[in-house]
Amino acid sequence: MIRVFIVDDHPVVIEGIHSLLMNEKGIDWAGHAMNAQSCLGYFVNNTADIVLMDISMPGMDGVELCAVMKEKYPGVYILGLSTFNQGLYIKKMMENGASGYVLKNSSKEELLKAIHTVHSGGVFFSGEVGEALKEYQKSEKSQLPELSPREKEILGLIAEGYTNPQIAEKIFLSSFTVDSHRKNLLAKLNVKNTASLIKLAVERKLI
Amino acid sequence: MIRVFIVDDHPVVIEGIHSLLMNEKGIDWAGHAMNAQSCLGYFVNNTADIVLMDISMPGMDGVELCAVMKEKYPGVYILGLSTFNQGLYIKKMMENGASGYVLKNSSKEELLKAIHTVHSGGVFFSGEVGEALKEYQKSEKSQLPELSPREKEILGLIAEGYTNPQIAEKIFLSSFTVDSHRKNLLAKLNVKNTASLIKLAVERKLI
DNA sequence: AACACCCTCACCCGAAACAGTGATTTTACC
DNA sequence: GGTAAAATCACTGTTTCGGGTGAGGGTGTT
Repeated sequence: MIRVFIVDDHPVVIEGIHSLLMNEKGIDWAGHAMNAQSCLGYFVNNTADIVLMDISMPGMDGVELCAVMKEKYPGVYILGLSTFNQGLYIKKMMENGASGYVLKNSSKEELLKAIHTVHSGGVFFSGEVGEALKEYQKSEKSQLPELSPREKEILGLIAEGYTNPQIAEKIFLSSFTVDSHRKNLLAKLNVKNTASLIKLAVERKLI
Repeated sequence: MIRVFIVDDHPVVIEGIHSLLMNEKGIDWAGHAMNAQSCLGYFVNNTADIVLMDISMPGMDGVELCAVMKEKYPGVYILGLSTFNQGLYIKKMMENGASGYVLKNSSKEELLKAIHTVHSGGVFFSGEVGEALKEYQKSEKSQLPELSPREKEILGLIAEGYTNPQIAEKIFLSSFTVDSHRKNLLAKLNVKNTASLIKLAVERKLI
C-alpha cells in the first residue's frame, strides 16, 4: 500500500484527488493539509510515502515546504502539483528535492503513473510540464547573445582558473588578444567582472 | 506505434532487448547499431521515436553521441542504458539532453514503463539509478569543507559581481576583512582564483 | 586554562584584471 | 569586390586580486 498525503489550500482539489484515488487498490489515503504548518504538524506523529504538494499556498509555499520536508523526512517522496505550467517553479522544486511534477488537470491514469513511478524511486513529469521545463530552459538560453568559437574557448579556460598570460601561452596567442576576448565576453554578456561572468556561464551552461 | 532503436556494442544486449520487445504491442523495432557512427548513419535516411543508448562504446561514447543526436534530431528521445550505476555519467547524459536512464538488467515491465514515460515527454529513471544520482550528488557535496556563515555570505556577494570595497561598504566591514574571507575561501576550497571559485560554487550549489 | 575557530583588521607587493582606444588581418558571405 | 564579423595585436592607465604575514578579540569545548 502506498500512503498518499496531499497539501493544497483548495478544498476542491483535495476532494477531487481524493475521489480519484479513494477506490484505487494499492493506494492508501493518508490524509490532507491545507497549509504548510498543518502538513508539518501531521508528520510529527504520522508519515506517508508520497506527498502531493501544491506550489502556491498562503504562508510558506510549496518550494519552501518541499525543502523543509526533504530535510526532515528525506524518505518521503514529494510530487509537485499545480494548475499552471510554470517552468521556473518546477525547476526550483526539483532543486529542493521533489521527485516530479503533475498538473492538477491530469487524468486518473497519469496521476497513478506518477505516484507509482515516484514510489519506486523514479522521477515523473506530466508531459506538458516536461515541455514547459524545456521551453523555460530554452528561453533562458536564447536571451543570451551568441558567443564566437574563440570566445567560448577562452571562457572555458577562464573558468578553469587560467590567467590571461597562461591562456595566451596555452593556445599560442598574445596575452593582449586574450584580454581583448575577455573584455568582449564581459561586454557581450553584460557583466562587470570575472565572478559574475563565470556565474552566468555556469548557470546557463555555456561551459 | 513507438519506434525503438538501440545503440550498443554488445550483441547480447541487443538480442536480449529485442526479444523482450519484439512481441510487445505498440512497440516497433526500428533497428540497431553497434557504434556511434552507424547510429548516425541510420538516422540520415531513417528515424525513430526513442533511442536506447549504451553509455560505454568504443570510439564516441554515449554521452557525446547523445549530444550530437539531440543537436541534429531534437525530437528523438534518448534513454541511457548501462550495466553500471554510475552517477557521474548519468548526470552528464541528462545534461546532454537524455530523457532518462535504465539499467540493462531492468525487468520487461520497467523497460516498457521507461519507454512509454519517455515517449509521452516524461523523464524516467530506474529506481536504483535514481538512488545513484542522489548518492552521487550527496558525495559531491560532502567532500567540500564547511564554510562559515560569513564566508558563505561573502561568497554570494562575490558571485554577484561586487568587489572587496563594495562588499565592505555593503556589510559594514573593512575591505581588509573582506579580503581575508576571500583568501580563506580560495584556500578552503582549494582553487586559485575568483573564476574557479565561482565555477565550483555554482556547480556545487553553494550559492 | 588551553585549544580551536571564527571574525575582525592591517600592511606590503607583485600580478592580474579592467577600462579605453585604436589598429590590422582573416574569414565568410552577398 | 565590398562588407561585416571575427580574430589578432598594442599601449596606457587605474583598480582589484592574491600571497604572505601577523595580530587581537570573541566563543565554545575539553
